[in-house]
Amino acid sequence: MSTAEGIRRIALTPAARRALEAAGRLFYARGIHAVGVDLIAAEAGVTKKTLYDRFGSKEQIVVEYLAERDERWRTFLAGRLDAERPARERVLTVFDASRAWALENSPKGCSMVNAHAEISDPAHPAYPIITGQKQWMLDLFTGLCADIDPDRADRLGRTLMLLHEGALVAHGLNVFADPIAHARDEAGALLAAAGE
Amino acid sequence: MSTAEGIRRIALTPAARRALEAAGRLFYARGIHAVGVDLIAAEAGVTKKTLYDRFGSKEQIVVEYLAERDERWRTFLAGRLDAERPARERVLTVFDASRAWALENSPKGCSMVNAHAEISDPAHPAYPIITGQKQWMLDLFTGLCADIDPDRADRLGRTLMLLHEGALVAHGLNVFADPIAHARDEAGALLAAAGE
DNA sequence: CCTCCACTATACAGATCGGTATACATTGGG
DNA sequence: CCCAATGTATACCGATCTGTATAGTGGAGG
Repeated sequence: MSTAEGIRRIALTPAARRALEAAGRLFYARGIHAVGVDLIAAEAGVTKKTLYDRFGSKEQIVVEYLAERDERWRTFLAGRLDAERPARERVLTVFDASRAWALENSPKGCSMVNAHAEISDPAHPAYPIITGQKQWMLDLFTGLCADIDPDRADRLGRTLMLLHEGALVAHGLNVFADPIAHARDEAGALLAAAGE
Repeated sequence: MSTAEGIRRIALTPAARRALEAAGRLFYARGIHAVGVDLIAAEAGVTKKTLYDRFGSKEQIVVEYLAERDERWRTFLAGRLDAERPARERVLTVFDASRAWALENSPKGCSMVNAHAEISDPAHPAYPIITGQKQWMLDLFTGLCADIDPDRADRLGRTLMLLHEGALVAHGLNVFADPIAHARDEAGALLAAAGE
């Protein structure tokens, strides 16, 4: 349900939680390779010994960072998606949730996309988290569209996916004002014309 | 016209050209911070002395990498955009060009977006190249839409921008097959309904 | 009391980072 | 013919990288 793979297995002690919080903040803001473990330790008020006792390697910290962010986003979205509402409305809710999430968590765009810029190797343990989230979002859109216009669900779902991803990028690069709201409106127009 | 700022000023001697080619290939594939100058020098068959004689710093190599890639893309696109054709068709040509470019140059998505994941500081000399290209693309789409439906040019241009950016991301992350062709078709459908 | 556990503190290893210095070879143009 | 530009080769700098080793502290539970 939540994170596709059973990747998270580390018990987060208080110090480990602080470290993961600091690592996530730094990774997102500066990039993964630009942040060293010494900086993470210092920023979290934790020694490197503790870091390596809890996580074992920097790579594992990266994995935990992405897995937690993925899980948080899915939980955040699930908490706003009311299964009772019609599918058309739920699609708009996805964009609304994305907008709210981006405003307070993602000034620099999607963390998965940004991580993918630095982690190209498909054998990297964090890779399935990245592609998994995108696949999950596509399936979500397509599934909602199946309730609106079953014949065009695949096509509609993919278009919503592109609008959504494009909006996240445009948001991160400040291409124009409030692109996620714009994407929401376009999604609404698209769905208004569908399923009639 | 070509690159917005007058950033490029280095005369590219043969060794410098080889170095820039290697640097670009490595930066794109592995990420900017993950590639050291020693590796660039070795891969290009050039000494570090030559690198620093030509470029002065790693940062400048990064700037040249992005400036050249930006310039190449604009030239590539300009060579395919026939000013004689109607605007609707030219929009589709942009997507066709983007698809062809991505297939042979960008298996990992947009190099500007990927660079932005590692260069967050707006004061970085490469920053205006990144945002400049996105702004240029938005203006291009909006300008074309002004010839189709002047009243909705801004809105249409932004939507095309989102579809295009989303397609590049989806292409880089392999979310589904041939997303840029899908975006092209959706752009066509969008414009068919406009300006009537 | 005693053991386990999470944690701190510090020092260090080996490699790599961006960048510089010295010395020498090759080349083309005035 | 000389000179400047371009290049190679190699050694080095201090800083930082991931990761490890040693030693010790404080609290919770049986």
